[in-house]
Amino acid sequence: MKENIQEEIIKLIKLSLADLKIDPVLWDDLRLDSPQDIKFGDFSTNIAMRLSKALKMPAGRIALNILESINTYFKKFSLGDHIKEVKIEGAGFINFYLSESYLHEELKDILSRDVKALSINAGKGKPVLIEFVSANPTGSLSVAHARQAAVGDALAKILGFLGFEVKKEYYLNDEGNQIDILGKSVSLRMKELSNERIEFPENYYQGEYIYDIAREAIAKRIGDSNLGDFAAEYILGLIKKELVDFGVDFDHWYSQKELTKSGKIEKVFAILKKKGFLYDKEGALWFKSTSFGDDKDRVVIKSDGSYTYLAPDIAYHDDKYKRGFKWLINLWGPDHHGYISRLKASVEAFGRDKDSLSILIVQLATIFRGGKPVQMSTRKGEYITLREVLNEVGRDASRFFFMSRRISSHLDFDLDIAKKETVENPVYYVQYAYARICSILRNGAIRLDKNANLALLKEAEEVFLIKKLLKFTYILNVCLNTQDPYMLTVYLQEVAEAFHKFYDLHRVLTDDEALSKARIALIEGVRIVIAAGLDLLGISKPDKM
RNA sequence: GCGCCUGUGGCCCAAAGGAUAGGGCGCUAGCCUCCGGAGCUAGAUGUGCAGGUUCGAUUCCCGCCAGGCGCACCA
Repeated sequence: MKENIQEEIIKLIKLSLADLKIDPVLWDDLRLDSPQDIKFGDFSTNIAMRLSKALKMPAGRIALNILESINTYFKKFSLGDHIKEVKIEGAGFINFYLSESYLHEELKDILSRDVKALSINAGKGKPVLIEFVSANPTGSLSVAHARQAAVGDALAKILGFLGFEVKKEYYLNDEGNQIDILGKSVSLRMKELSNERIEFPENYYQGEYIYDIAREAIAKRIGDSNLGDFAAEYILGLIKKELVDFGVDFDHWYSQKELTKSGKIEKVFAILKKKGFLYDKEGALWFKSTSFGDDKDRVVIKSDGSYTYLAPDIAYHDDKYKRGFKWLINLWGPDHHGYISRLKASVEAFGRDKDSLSILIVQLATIFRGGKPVQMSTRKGEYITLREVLNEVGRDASRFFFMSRRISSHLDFDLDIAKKETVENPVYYVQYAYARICSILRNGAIRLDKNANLALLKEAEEVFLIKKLLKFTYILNVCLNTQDPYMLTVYLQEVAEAFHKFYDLHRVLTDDEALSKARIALIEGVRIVIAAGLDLLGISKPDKM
């Protein structure tokens, strides 16, 4: 794999800083920026300004020293082929301008090797486990799960593209209190269906779907003691179907029941006890999570002898590491945020780095109907399901929508507006650009020629578009560092916008065959990048709309 | 009470601590004898309040105000 231009530039700056004998601790977080306005170059660094205070020297002076040093390497590495110019601008920014020949070379590479030409191996094969959704099999998936599903799936794909070895897992809470209540709920509904008089407790599952399961259980003559498992399995079937229809597939479904059976929880407890992180108090067994910064210690075995939720979770996460994963990513709803410190504490209790477990809180998507928020209660079965969103808004629009804000931001989603304004949804803007390109490529008399003379692409909109395409890996890197795919949705809209503007000002198919070929090559490049971006987001790319 | 998240034009949102705070919707006026008008061009309105850190703050920190969500021997 050839070296990425960003890596080249960063290396160049680092060499220069080292030459100037500047203490490496001052620039160990050196990062390349992408200026908002391309008049400030294609890449930029603010390192001179940041060093100014520590070196007691004006930023402009430092920038000049760095630039001089860079220039010596310039000749040595013949970087002039890729970089046209390095300039000091503004308060001390060092701006890098890519050469046209480099842009053409890269575009050509995209045409001949597809989007692989843009991939970088940031992950270097590091095994990552991303766990998300993991909803209890006691009801349909809600919009909160839907958002986590969209984000988790896209993040997994992006990390995979960046060279990580990614597995997607769903933790299945298929035993315990909630499953018992589920079984009892079904049992009561069965009696009701046989015309028995019943009292249905408020904390039981109230949803209509319980009747469906009850009817099924009656037909199959399921005994009372198996009703919980039966119902959980029935609901799991629905969940799996919903996820498939949403375009999300998991590599592995991890059963808590099997975890309990395996004896792994006892083994983990034996180790923790030996390390002195477990103690008895008031008839319960406690985990000393305060040793690792938690507010208070946490119960793992209740006084009635049963496990709290934390117990299998400690074993589960230990097992994730034991299966060889070096980086664990969990996507949780905000209702679990208080749980972060105790789980991280358990990771540390085993002597592992707590930063190897990333817990991403995905904020809720609040559904509005007719301008009013829809009250949700899982117990009562009153909530908007993933299924309903899929039916009303569609897969592409909803996935794009769920990812189009930072995961840390709330999402207000008015179904009525979303339906009404479906045409104005940004996803269609991007897909429209894609379809438009396909249409031109389909209908044009001139064929795609990978050896087209790209030097003919001299118009400002053409150059801007090529530069936009080459930002693809930079954006994916941002997604990696922010652990959030939303920047990709922003980027795709920018690519689509750059294309639409180019298209409106310049004809692709002209009387000039050489120019037409160059422009066909350009829009094919755009097509490839949009296709790759939409694939990573799990959104379809229709060649007609 | 404690904790987490959020506050950007009439509305929805961008801006990895950078350069003149960008887009969309809506409103107004234009643009296909020509590759898809689901597009493009032009026009008005601005970072909740008050401090601090920084060469530089929409972004980080403290306080306040407003909204959302949590604070179990539930999961």
